[in-house]
Amino acid sequence: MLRFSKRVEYGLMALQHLAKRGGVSTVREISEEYKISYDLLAKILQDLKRDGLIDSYQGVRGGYALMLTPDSINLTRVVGALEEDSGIMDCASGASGCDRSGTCSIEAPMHKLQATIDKALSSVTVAQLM
Amino acid sequence: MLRFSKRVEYGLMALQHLAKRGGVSTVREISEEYKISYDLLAKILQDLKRDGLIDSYQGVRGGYALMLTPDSINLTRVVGALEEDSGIMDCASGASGCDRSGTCSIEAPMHKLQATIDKALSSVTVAQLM
DNA sequence: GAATATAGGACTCTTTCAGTCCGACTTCCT
DNA sequence: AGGAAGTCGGACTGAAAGAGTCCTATATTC
Repeated sequence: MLRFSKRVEYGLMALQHLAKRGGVSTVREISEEYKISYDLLAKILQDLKRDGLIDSYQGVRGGYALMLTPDSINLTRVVGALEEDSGIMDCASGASGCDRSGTCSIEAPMHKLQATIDKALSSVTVAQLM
Repeated sequence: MLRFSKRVEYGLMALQHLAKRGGVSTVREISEEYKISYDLLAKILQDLKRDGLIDSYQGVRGGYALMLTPDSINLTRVVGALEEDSGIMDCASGASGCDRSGTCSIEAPMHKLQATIDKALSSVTVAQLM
């Protein structure tokens, strides 16, 4: 359907928040400000941390903070951290192995379209969300 | 997930086929050549017809044929004919009405990204799939 | 009138997505 | 020391969308 998942949507909101505020914010704080499910947001931030976009501090007075400058975090990175298989079509991303090759010739143009979209995503950074 | 549905994927294959062959092809012919479910493809072609991309001929010796030249059918048009709500996010497409405005500021940049992607889609035509 | 098409409604099955629940571990503060 | 406030992460549930099926009606050609 060519639509971002809620995970990405919430992830962007959280990153935007961290960028705006600077310093450390808790899951609770963000989930309440944006009316996002606490548990769901918690997992999203864990994934962003796992990917090195943000850093975490445990215990009381803990929370999350950006590890990179807002202008060096682009959407490609965020989507990559939050979704398994990105890619417009099966044949447009990695190694194809499509059994329809021979009759179907849309693979090459889809690859190209994928590259164009990736470029569009990578041109948008968290800094622009502030 | 930023991925095309099977409906769009199959629709593009069918259009590519019609463009390559020229003239009239039946659902059966296309579904067998590309190993696509007959019933599913039938509905897809009906939708493409409803949107004026292709024309239909009923009865024996009937089938479907392009109504436009391949280079005048772009992906935006195909996606529009085959999917209900396109749009990268709820707030990125039509009238927003997002209840998070005030705290969330991603709407404007998402609108812009949406426009970029739309442009990318509209730049790819069926002619390029041949 | 039989064969071969499209037209289209209704339905089922599967998968993915969103969200919830729960227990564990870590750290700060008193 | 211990409780409060955090992150960590697995397992589960429910809802919705996606993909695919089934069946009947209608149109056209031979």
